[in-house]
Amino acid sequence: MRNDAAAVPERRLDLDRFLPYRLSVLSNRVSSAIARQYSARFDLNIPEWRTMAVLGGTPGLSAREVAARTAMDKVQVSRAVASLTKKKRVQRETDGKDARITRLSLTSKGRAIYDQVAPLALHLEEQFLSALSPAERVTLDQLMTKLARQSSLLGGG
Amino acid sequence: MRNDAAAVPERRLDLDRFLPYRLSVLSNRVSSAIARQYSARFDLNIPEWRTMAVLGGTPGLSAREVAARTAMDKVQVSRAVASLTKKKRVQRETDGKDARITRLSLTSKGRAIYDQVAPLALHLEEQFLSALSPAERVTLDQLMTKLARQSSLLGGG
DNA sequence: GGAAATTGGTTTCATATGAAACTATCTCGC
DNA sequence: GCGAGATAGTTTCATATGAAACCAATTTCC
Repeated sequence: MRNDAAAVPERRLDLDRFLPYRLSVLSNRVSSAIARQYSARFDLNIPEWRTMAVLGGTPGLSAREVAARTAMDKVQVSRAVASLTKKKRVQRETDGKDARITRLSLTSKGRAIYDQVAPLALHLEEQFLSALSPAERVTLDQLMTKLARQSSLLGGG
Repeated sequence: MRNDAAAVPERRLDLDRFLPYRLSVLSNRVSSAIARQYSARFDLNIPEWRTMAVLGGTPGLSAREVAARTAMDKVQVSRAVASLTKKKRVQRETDGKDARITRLSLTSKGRAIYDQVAPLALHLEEQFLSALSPAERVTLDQLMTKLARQSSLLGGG
């Protein structure tokens, strides 16, 4: 095979076909549709909600652990926790063994909100996914897992 | 069938399984990996690059049309165009028929940058997609199309 | 023709964001 | 022990962002 230009099919850049762009648009649409549901109603922004979401499932995490699980940076977590603490939705307790670490958990007030928002979020996710058959959902899950692994390989984020 | 709690399988909220969250993390990783490649090297932020990308493919668009095609809002486009104009990468020309509209296009300097960044972006996309087989790519395309349609139906963004 | 409403685009202002500097605590090597 | 890094978390500062107000040109409707 001759090594000329025709050997590599030149693909034109078309945003509508460009995966990073499509991902970004889809992600923003989904996130903002969901945020719109809970932000005003429950006075929650996205970092706050993510923090509550992980603490709802796993109380006693440190801020660093929350950051790791939510893919937020430590500044975002710090601010979310500060705000949630002020609103009495999250409580902090210094770790017994390491005074640098604060253990975080939902207060009963925070838990009450979590118990309202979590089903709402799941319901909205379900609405999005209703466009897909059960088999397609499984496939989507697999593809996203592969892409996520690839993206961390390539050092994104 | 009795209409009791067991009828609806209660799904717990687990961020790692929650589609909006996964989409957001994946999208951020991909976008920032790509942005890292061109931002410093070509002095371009994401809105600027998106603007150049559509103008490279379709010169003569108005700012409003750029906004529509890139899913950015008009403020973002206005700022990107202002910055790109100052750097002599984009030129503006008032529309002959409607003096509110400015027609935008890449300058030769802008074109030269576009011709470098576009292949780079496609190459990086290819690296992400290399995790998928050709058949999987087609499937991903179809699933994303369905989800995008669903998300606009549900009024996200 | 001209007032009212609409549209394209910019500016303002208040908030969100993240990199880097900082504080406090802990661990390691000696 | 104790000094030199590491680590958890906060604050600072400079920039990015978007809603709403704004300006200018155009279209609509009477």
